[in-house]
Amino acid sequence: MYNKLDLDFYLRNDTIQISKDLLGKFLFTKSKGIITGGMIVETEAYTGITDRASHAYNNKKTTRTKTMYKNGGIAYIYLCYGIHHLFNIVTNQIEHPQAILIRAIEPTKGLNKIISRRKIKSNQYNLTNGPAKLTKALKIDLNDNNLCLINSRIWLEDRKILIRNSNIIKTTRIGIDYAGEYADKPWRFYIKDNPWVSVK
DNA sequence: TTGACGATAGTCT
DNA sequence: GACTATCGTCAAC
Repeated sequence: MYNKLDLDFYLRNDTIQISKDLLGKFLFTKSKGIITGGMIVETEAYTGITDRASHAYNNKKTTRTKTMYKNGGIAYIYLCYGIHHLFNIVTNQIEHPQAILIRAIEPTKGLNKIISRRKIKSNQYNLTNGPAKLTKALKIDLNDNNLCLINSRIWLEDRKILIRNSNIIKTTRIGIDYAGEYADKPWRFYIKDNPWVSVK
């Protein structure tokens, strides 16, 4: 039996560190008895009220962003461009609105189901190499917002895969040009040479 | 109540 | 490389 990540993993206050720790961990969802998922290979940290790229910048609190202010260990999902669902993991403790965007996974479980959801004919690298692609592949949508990652249909596991620090690439986040100097922060992390990482 | 907009992806040129 | 699909959210009216 593999170890499901517990609450303490998410409640830490160093979201940058958690973003790195998430590389090599496994994300799964269950739908109608079918489990799909894979290894996380790319993440982005959104570090709270001082981060101009974050929805919670300047302590902004709305019906959408209130999820981020909750205790860590839950899912923050929102709609992007009216079409795409993006999956984030809330970190830190209550009233510390930080989150990590999962940008890409390497699919390992339920591959046939993933392929059929993505309407792709063969097993290709573009199945889950983007934040909206992986939510479609794992059937994550707005209904999963606020879901607890300890005891719901979405969870993470530690399968004892160690990603060495030297194999973690740190670079700038994607699609946040509006964020001023925060657009230059190296808060995107991915596994070096992994073919499932999203393309710039 | 309205309108502008986005932490993207797929298609077309 | 450019174009656009498409809708929940949010701030302003």
